[in-house]
Amino acid sequence: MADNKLSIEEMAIFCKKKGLVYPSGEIYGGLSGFFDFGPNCVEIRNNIKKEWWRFHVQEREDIVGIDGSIITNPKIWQASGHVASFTDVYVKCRKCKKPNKIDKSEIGKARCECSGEYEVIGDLNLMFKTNVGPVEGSTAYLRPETAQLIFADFKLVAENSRLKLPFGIAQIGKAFRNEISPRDFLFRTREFEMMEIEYFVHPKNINKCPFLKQVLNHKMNILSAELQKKHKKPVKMTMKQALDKKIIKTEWHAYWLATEHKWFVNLGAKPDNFRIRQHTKQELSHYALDTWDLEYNFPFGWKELEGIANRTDFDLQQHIKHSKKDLSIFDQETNKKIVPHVVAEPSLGVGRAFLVFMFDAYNDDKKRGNIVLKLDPKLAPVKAGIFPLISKPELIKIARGIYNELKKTYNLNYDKSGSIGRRYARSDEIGTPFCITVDFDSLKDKSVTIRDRDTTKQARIKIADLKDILRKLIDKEIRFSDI
RNA sequence: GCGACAGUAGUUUAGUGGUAUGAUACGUCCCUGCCACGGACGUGACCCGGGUUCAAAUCCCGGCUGUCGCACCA
Repeated sequence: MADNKLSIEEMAIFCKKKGLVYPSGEIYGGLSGFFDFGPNCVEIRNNIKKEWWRFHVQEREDIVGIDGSIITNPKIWQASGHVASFTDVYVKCRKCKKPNKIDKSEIGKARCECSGEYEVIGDLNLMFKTNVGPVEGSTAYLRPETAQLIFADFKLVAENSRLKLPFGIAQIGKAFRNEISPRDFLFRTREFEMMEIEYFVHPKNINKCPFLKQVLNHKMNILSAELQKKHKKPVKMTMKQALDKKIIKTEWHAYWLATEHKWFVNLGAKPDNFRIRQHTKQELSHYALDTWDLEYNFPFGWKELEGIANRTDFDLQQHIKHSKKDLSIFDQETNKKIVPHVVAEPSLGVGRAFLVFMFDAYNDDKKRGNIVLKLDPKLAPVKAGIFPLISKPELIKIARGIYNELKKTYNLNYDKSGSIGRRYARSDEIGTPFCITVDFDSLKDKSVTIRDRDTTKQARIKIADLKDILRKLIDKEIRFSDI
């Protein structure tokens, strides 16, 4: 584990200082498990969502998106099993201290296997309840996950989009869980936003992934259930090796685990801060055949970013049973109606992704004397700072001209106050990748300097070329040293 | 949710039963000729409620929020 890593608390303080994240409603003391996001954070989060959508939906032919509602027909949560657990309470034996869960109606009657009495600790159900319409009693719930809306809308989407198996349905949206004890800043919150895909496959092809080639040479740190049993460390290997050795059992799991890892790494996360870990038999959900988590090396330990479960046809079958609707789709090849299997459901919290990119971007540059947030330009909240070297009208005029032109395309920061060094430092701290400075030579040669955040190196470029060069730098078509 | 500890400007910090020190940040101006220079002025805080007291940010009680440990995370 990295020793010099910022603690999660220090990250929370940094985010507060930079106006990124505040406790929600802080003037009233905040509310545990809820956060508000400030100006630069909303830019970063929007960028994360945009890049996620581009990678998982826009650039693919096999995945389409929906946006389900947060409050929906409560029967959905009955079918999914979420409501049933609403009547569960969490209890602890007064005698042997062993925890258990029992139904509310059993309070006072049920006893522990050691014959001890139970002490009620609290409700186990984590759904937020509300009323629809003004009448009390019309109970509805704030969705505790986004997945069920995809299952409920599955057939409509499949038919309207003329999708053929295998295909996926993606969604980005908020979900709510009344966690007993929110902890670790944005890691566990009561309101959170998820980016999720349910990927559907023909039951006959659950081990046939047409995209497998893309990931065969991709290397990952792998911690199988077997290795955990033997208390061994993760092993780094390619997906091909993992499949050949039957460590990862299905092609789809290998494909999605590697693909999700690649998404993070492509956006600047450090590859070795990730590993994949297989659920042990004990922690496997009743509906899942096999589950692998993509984990990240947080300062408070290796923690789950995405759980990628093979949920089989469990959810669709549940909705077929409860809604009494036929949710099967017609398969041309076999001329039969089938209920597809969900072999993988990459499901990632925006807040957790935000933390990953922040931790991997955060650099305390002792030489410079300030923090340098090395965010990928695509994620950076501000793409460039535009500065007149000093506050003189002739320089301001040129700088404002550049700013007004470029801000049609990019989020920029114009700043004329303080020393140039201070403005560079401020830009470094919120991750602005490039700074453009207008100096007295600009009056004569129609050029400006452009400064690179990561190296502090500068290059002189024509104002006329600025837009094109900035675009190429942000899109990584060229490197700064190529200018 | 239970237990321990804590809560002073955005951040950080001094301090006391008589409303508060400094740093940093931020703003305006001066200075500026490429990496948080310097100067002047300014903005800005005792978590909330109740009690004790002539007087509470300070003592006591409760709450909220946070950190750590336990539990929980279907």
